[in-house]
Amino acid sequence: MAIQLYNTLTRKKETFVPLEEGKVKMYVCGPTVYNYIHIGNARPAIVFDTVRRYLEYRGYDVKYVSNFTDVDDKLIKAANQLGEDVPTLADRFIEAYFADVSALGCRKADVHPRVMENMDIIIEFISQLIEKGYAYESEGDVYFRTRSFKEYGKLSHQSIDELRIGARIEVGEKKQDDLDFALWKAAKEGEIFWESPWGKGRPGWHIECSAMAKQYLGETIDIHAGGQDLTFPHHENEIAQSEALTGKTFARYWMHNGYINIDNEKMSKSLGNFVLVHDIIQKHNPQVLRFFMLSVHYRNPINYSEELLESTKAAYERLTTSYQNLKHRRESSTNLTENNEEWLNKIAELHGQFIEAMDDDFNTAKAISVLFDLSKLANYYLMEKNTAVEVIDAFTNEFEELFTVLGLTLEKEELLDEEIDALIEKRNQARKERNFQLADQIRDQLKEMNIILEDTPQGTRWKRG
RNA sequence: GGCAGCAUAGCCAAGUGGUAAGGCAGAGGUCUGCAAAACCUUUAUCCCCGGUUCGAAUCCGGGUGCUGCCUCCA
Repeated sequence: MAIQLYNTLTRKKETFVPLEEGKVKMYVCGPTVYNYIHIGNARPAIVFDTVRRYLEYRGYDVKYVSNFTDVDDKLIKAANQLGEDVPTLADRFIEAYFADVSALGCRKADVHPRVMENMDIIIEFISQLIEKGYAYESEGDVYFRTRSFKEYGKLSHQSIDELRIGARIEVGEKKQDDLDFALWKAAKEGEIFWESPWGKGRPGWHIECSAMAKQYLGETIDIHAGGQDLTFPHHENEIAQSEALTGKTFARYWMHNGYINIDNEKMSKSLGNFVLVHDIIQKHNPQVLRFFMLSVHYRNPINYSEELLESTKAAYERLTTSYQNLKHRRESSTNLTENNEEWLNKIAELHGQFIEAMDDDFNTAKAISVLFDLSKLANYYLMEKNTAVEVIDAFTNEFEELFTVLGLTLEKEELLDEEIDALIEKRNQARKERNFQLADQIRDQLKEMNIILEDTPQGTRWKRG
């Protein structure tokens, strides 16, 4: 069974077949680094990190590229307000981006190209578009001649004429046609600039991705991904630029993740309901946020609220508790082989269900439900009088493997310090003597130290509260 | 005006033709010295109307409500 994925270009689920066998070239549009990222930025980071992990898990060699937009209007504005220069500001928030996103379990891309560091290839790209007649210079700006690209609108499924009707596009006198978009913008007084054949200026927004994708992945890539809002105009424009230049398919599969709402409202600046990852992870386990994002299919909208995150936390802990309990039980397990096969088969069956779910357009919501089934099965096994190391290990390995695919971590067992150890020992002694008052007192004492005790037939186990 | 998407239990959320996964919350029970964890039981004719079909949450038509894109935006 092969991986199926939904392609925005065809509006259908398709069997994923990379251009080159066993290899995947993947480009994900990254953030504009003028602030800390909000949870709307976090969703594609998490979703496509998971896609990448899964592709690798299924044996593909994935080259993953994700850019930083580090020069644009928003950066210039923010830098002015803060009295900083643009590169300094960008550096600062790129660092913050890595901190946030790594807390959320996202691995670094193979390449994180920045606009500032790729100015030559961007200028070269624009020059070639002009040579080919797809772009023209006008008073220091350069525009793409949208109508010259016949297939314009194929991604967002809009015809040029429809776009015109609804267009509220600013009619710049510099443009030859309303639909043309900027490849290069002449610098205004005091703005950061680069030298170019058209004078001092900076790139337009869309050109960077075309140029850098080509530079780091080649003319045709397998998967191009980003938020749904990028479909038009950003990705549409990328296709126009790239395919006009090379005459080849730019990206074979387009993936777009759905939006995030906050308390059932659109997250927007005017509503002031921006939620920064930076702030959430002060209060909540970042893993819970990742789990939350993955508990909904990536193409569906997702609503964020504190309450939902709280209930997600309970759900997440159900899994980790189950895993910890398995670990605890291992010590008292034996080499018993009776019925082992039966349990191992059930685990294997769930494993298959997980793969099936992920193969189907990365259905992480369904995959997570398999994790709960695994947890249920494990808890059930733990009710057995005697347990086998082999089965316990099969369970814990399965947990670890599937969690890793989703980029989730299972906390490692920590060592208790001697003082706490002694208290647990003292309490068990008290329980033996049926001095429950003292036992409860010690349990309360440990609870204040954030240690929660659970008595089982196999001895007392503990966890952090 | 154009183009899309969504509507499943108190809440979140899978499921695209065969009589509704999973989680959270609630109720009752088992286990426990008491707890905790866990387990068991319990809570939905899938927005409305019509059609196709032996059979539809799932396909078709109509309606209602909500949302997004068409303008910087993940």
